[in-house]
Amino acid sequence: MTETVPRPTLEAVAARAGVSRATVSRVVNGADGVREPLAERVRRAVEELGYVPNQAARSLVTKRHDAIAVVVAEPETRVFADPFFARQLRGISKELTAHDNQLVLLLTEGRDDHARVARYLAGGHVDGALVFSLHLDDPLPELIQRAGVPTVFGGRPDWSGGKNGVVYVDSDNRGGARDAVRHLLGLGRSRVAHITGALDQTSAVDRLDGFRDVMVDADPRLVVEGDFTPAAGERAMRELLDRCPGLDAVFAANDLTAAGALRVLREHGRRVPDDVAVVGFDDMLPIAEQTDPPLTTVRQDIEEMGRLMARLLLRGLDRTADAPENVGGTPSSVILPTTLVRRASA
Amino acid sequence: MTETVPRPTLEAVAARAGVSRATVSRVVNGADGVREPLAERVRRAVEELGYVPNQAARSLVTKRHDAIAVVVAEPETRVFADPFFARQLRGISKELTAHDNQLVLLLTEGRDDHARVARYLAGGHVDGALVFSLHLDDPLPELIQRAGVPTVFGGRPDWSGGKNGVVYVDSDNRGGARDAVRHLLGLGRSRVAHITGALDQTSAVDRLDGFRDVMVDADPRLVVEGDFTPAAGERAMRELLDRCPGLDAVFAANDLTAAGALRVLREHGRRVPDDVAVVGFDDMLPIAEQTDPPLTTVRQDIEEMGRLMARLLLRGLDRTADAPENVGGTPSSVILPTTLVRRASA
DNA sequence: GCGGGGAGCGAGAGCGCTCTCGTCCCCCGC
DNA sequence: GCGGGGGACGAGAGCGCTCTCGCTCCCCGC
Repeated sequence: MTETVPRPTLEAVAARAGVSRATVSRVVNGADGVREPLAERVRRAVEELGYVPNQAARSLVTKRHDAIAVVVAEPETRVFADPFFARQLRGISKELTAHDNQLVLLLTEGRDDHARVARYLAGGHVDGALVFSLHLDDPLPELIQRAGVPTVFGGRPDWSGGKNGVVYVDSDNRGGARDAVRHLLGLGRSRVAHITGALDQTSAVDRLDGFRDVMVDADPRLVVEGDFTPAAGERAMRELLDRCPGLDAVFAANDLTAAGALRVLREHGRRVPDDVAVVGFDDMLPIAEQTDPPLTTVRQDIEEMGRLMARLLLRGLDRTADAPENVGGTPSSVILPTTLVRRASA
Repeated sequence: MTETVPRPTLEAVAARAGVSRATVSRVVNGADGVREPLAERVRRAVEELGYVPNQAARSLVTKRHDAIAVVVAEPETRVFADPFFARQLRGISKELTAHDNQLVLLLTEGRDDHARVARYLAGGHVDGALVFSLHLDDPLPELIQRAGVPTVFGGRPDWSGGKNGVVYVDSDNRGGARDAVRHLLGLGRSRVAHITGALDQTSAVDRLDGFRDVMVDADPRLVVEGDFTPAAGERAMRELLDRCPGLDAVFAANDLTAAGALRVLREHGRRVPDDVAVVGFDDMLPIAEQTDPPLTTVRQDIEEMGRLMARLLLRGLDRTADAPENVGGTPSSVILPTTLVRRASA
């Protein structure tokens, strides 16, 4: 492919501008203590030579990398079934870019990768990590925590209550679920069922808890376990119709599940929302809009979630002296609000 | 957050093992010329101290980074509407990981980002780049090409024919489209319509070309321009039904478009596939399976595409001496085959 | 038994940067 | 007018690694 041209060094710029390396360094890094005419001469030399600092040399001495790792554990699971991941990444990317940090993406698959990632993070190649781990029993968060890398988690890790110093950003799954169920009740429904997500993920557990918060003494048969897939939605819906033919509303743990449920309801001749109202979760597009009828669902601001994670992390590394809000102190976890999006299904 | 512990250096390992830095370096980098007992002693020292090489120091001298940039231009467009992006990334990630390369993700948005990305790539922070740019008029590929970074493109860049040395990986959009249309003809359909994708993308152009390859003298009114969205699918389908009520088949440029078309067909009381057969493109899950009826479509192996891009790039950097196939020589572009997935819609 | 050729290992330079000091000069105050 | 203080700049060390080069020692051949 292409030959690499030897790139100009600080030395070269210094020579051209007729100053010392130190001065060039000062100008390049925006430090003060260089008088304007000189600084200008340096800037011109930089421009003329097309000088770009060598990041490797720089980190060698500063021990900073201006790079953040984004660790996504077991992508096959849920992350890859929808554009969540991409949106979150976008939020993260925006925030990192704004503070001149690079995004190093680490996707893991299986246990050997855990070790690899842990080694990488412990290796001090990045200044911090944003970690998405969905499963309760995932050893990765522990490993990372132990690696001593500043970390912010995406979604509540299961042990977040116990350990101290764990910072995470999550949607208000529980509150969102409550809103969904209350909405159904507000529609005059009383026999509200719930199809859960994969209960080895905190988001599913929290949504179930939210459901129970409102439906305090619901018939336990109205809750069926799913796993966030359309297939599970179908199976669960069949089971529900079988067990409780009189149900008049369903709160599904996510939109995919809701889509499956919708199909079974139609198959059984139940009209939505007339006979059975359905609410999903995620507002996953284009699915939520494309179901028949379009899905009423709980939206979370995914991109903001990513952005916030990055911001919290950078703040912890005090990279964001410019951010006036919330300066100082160790950042703490954030729960983002959700909003109910009303479409036709409920 | 956490304090960084001073990590052991080569020097420390050398001291502990009672050898010189050079020897440790040799062992760590798997070079030969160190006798077994000594090598073993070094390995033990490495183990005991938990030594991890400082990548910055290493790249400073080797001028290698073992890092590849993945540039995704204008993610809002199509990439984020579906899980494509994630799958491609997964393929890329797997391949890079297998060769111990890091993945630096650069998402761009708007023109200023172009400059930023170009500067970054020109800055020699990475050894190569994988670039996804979907629009015909995107200046980014040019900029990158000029930055002198070895690059492999995802999807055929519009000017790929002209320029020499441009390497890309793409699906056989044209061939896939031909297969789709032939399948419809094989079903006994004769009035086959096509809803195109956004024609500022080569994939859409190629699919249209494939359609025309087979439907050589189709009524021009049977082709309506879309933009890969469900909304466009609906609009286009209405227009088609209006212009050519007698049509008996539709080839949509992608599954989203097909989903829109499906809805309009149902709305107009046309049975699918009895009255009108429909074929999509992408096999985008879960959409393709969730439509009513489930969509017959053209599948492309997205993950393989990513993996291949990475492999081509690494090969160009000769990082993959171990790959027996296709050794030596500049890599050239690859077109991946597609497969027709038969479901209920055609 | 002796010379020559490796192979195995160590010494040292240097990658391109930052940052601490030290030097110089300018400007101020008395 | 002179001393002192401070700001502007330069000199130099050193970050942790790789890699070339040279020394040593061992083994082989005649």
